[in-house]
Amino acid sequence: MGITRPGCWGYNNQRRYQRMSSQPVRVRYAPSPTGEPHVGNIRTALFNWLFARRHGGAFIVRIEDTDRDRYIPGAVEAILESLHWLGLDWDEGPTGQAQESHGRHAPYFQSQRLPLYHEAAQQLVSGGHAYRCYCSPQRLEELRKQQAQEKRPPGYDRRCRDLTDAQRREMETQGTPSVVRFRVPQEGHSAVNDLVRGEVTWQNNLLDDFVILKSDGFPTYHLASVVDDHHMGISHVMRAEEWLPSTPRHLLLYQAFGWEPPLFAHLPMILGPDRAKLSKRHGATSVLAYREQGFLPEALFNFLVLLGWSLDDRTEVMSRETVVQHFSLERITKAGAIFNSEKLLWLNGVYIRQLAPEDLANRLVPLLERPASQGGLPDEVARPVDRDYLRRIVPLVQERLKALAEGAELTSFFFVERLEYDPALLVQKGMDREGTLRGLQRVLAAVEALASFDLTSLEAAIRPLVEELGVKAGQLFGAIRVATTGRTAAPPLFQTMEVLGRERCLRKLREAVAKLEATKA
RNA sequence: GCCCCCAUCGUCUAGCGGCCCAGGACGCGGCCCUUUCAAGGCCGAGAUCAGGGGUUCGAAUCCCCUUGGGGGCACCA
Repeated sequence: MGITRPGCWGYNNQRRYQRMSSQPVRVRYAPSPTGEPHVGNIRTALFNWLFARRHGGAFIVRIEDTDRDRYIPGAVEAILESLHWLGLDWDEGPTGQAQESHGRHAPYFQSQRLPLYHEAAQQLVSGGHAYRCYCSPQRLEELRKQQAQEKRPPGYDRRCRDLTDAQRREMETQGTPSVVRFRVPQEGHSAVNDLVRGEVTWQNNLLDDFVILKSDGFPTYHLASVVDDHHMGISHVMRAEEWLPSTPRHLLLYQAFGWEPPLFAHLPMILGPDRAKLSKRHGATSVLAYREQGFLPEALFNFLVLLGWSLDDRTEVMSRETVVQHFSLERITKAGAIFNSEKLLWLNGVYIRQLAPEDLANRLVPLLERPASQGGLPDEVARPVDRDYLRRIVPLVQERLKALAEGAELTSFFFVERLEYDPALLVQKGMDREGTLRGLQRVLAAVEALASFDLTSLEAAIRPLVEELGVKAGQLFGAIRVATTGRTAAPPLFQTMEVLGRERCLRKLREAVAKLEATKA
């Protein structure tokens, strides 16, 4: 051992970290446009963003679109939209306009940086650190199959590693497609001093000669990310733990190029309820889907921060500023975390309650105005929604909302003309039809006689009826509640009536009376 | 099969050798408040700190092994 000290970058990391702490922090979020980013993915972006903001550094977004087969149109937009919605602003990266970028290392789309990778690959080939491989995908496929059969570790068998110049010329003149593979040193080891995990070491001879340039001329992730991270001056690579196994390859690449590697921090993964890596099959995991369901970006932000990081032993609800102020790599957890959607729902409720009613009303509008089939108010309700009316409704439902999407259900009775409900609901426990009918008729008369229709007058007029009718408050109020809202659970009665207004209340009370009369045997 | 990472209540976590027969939060149960539903308040159940060895006067905290879980092993990222 000890032959390849150069491969042991880790031993110097302590010193390097200190030196770099005075260097500018530059971190990146490097998603691949293969679909809408899910919450686990965006959590990585979040931690990078927090680290950049905490240290006054730069947060860079780079699109890793080096796989034409998996490219999904619209994915870049979805990624940027997700970041934007969560308030994760980037200093360099796509502008959001077509395939444009801004920043001193533009472009930030890898598909637009091909010459850079070609040059890098050529440099490695010239230096003997890489070689062209002419093996066909079919042969590699068979190789893997055989290796699996013999229970041997899969990996390239290095057939083309030591081709003679003549053999190579032969393949080239035949026009055999080729890739470029990295010549992994067969001795020594590579080590990284991971900022969250400490030192991790790998034996070089366990790594195979991985592809760095594909036959279509596009680089693989390994090459592209190393080349870009270097050229873009990335100081810290913070990525999910699934990347840890490929770190030795990256280290070896830096070494071959003669570049100083950035510091690495492998973040814990976000797991589904079954403890497996979170993925689509765990349900709606897309960030944008959470927006559709009425989660507040500040709530999701806060929740995601808590998945793998903590401020102390008790602080959970934190403003974005507080998190930025306190964020540190030292307090990142090592173990993966299950995405607990129930806690997210609770936290969302906390944030909803903190909103100024005016603000909540504004956020509710677009959701309420969606078609009923998409979770909006019943289609019979006119759009746009009456803003002034909504503003008065909001305080009554604010503390009952856990997600904005519940708004339609919680407020629909304020808007619909005719309430649909089972008349039997009007009859409260311990009451009968006659008593209820008499009560509602008495209430109707009292409300009709009201000079002013406000909370105080309503209560002053109705509460005394409890005694007059000889029933319990809950019995009378319950009946009125069903009459005016069509349901047994609703916001406080008098406030609800006040907001509903005189006309709506009278009409609904009359309808209730009519319904009861109609059910008379 | 091989390599790597991880391991405190169901879940998210605090704990970085004595303050811990383990604290907070979600969820759950009960009570209070109350015209319903919420919100809020209080109380409670819930972790022999995965198991076993060490080290130490002393271990959830350090070391080793085992077990369990996860990730990776593509001309995908």
